[in-house]
Amino acid sequence: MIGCDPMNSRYSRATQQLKKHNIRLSNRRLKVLECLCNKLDHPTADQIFVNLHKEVPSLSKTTIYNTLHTLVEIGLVRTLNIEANKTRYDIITEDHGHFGCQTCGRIFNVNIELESLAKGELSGFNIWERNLYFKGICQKCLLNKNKNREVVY
Amino acid sequence: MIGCDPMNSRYSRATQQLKKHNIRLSNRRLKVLECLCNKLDHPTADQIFVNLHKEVPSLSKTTIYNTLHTLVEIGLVRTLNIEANKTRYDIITEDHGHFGCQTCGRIFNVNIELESLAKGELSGFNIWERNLYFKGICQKCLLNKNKNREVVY
DNA sequence: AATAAAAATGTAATCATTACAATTTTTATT
DNA sequence: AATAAAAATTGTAATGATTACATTTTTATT
Repeated sequence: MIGCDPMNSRYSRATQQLKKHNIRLSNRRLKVLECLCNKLDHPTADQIFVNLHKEVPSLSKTTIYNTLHTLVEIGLVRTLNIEANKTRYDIITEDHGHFGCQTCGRIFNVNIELESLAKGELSGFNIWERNLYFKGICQKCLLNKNKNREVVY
Repeated sequence: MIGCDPMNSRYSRATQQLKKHNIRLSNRRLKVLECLCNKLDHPTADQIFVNLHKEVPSLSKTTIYNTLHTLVEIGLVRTLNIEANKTRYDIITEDHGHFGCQTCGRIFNVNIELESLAKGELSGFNIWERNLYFKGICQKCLLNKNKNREVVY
C-alpha cells in the first residue's frame, strides 16, 4: 500500500541506491532525504528548507536544490507540477495519482494504476513518466464549508 | 474528435460564451482568443505574446495574462503544468491527456477518458479538474535518435 | 600532513508572473 | 455630440522560485 512503507525502510533503500550510484552520503544529503521520508505531504524545496533550517541552520537552499536534482536524476524522487510555479517533491515513486485541494492546499495521494493508460495511442512512444492529478475540494473542506453556511445564513 | 473542430466554430462559440458572461469582445481579447484557436500546440503566455507582437506591437504582456486569466476563469481555456515554472494554455477543454516530448518539446494530445478514473476513492470529493500527462520521447524523436546512432557509431 | 575531487555555500542573475498606478478606450446617459 | 463612469490596457516595478557561478569547506587518498 502506498504511503504505508515504514520510513526507515524507504530511507535505507534510498541510501543503498545512492551508494550504488557512487553519490556520497553526506550529512546534508541525508538530511534532505530524511525530510522527504518523514514529510510525505509533497513538500516544495522551500518547505524542506524551512523544515531543516531549525535543525541545520547553515544548510543552504542551493544544497537543497542540488540534492533534489540528484535524487530526481537517479529516480529516487519524483517532481509534481500541480500548481503553477511551484515544484513539489515526492519520495513515493510507485504508480499513483494526486488530488490537490484548492481550499486547504493539501495534496492527497490517489491509488490508481497508470501503467496501462493510453498504451495503444502512445505505442511508438517511449514513456518515462506518468502523472495524473485532480483539482477540487476535499471532503473535509466540503464539510467545513457546509458547517460555515449553517452558521452564516 | 479532439482537435478536429474547425477553428471558426471554436472561436465563435468562445465569443458567445464571453458575451454570456458580460465580458467585452475587445480587439485585444479577440486576438488572444484567435491565437489560442490557431495555435493548438499549448502555447505559453510568452509564446502568445511573441506571436501577436508582430501583428499588434502595442499589445502588452499584462493584457495577455489578464485575458488568459479571464478565459480560464470562465472555463474557456485550461492551464497545463507539465513543465515546471511554465504554464501552458489549451483552448481544447474536452476531456483529454497530454504527452510532453523531452527531446523536441512538443506537447501531444492523448485521447483518454478521465471522467471515470478514481471515482471510488474520491467519492466524497468535489472534482473540478482532471489532468493526465506523460513525459518521454515521441516516436519521431526516437526514430531520429536511431538515425543519428547509425551515423555516429 | 599534502593533495585532488566532491560537496556545499552565498550572492547575484534569470525568468515567469503579479501588483499597481496611470492612461486610454468604451459605454451609457444626458 | 458632450460628458461622466466604468472597463480595459499599458508600462514599470516587485515578487518568488530557481539557477549560475565563483569561492570555500569537507572528504578521500596518497
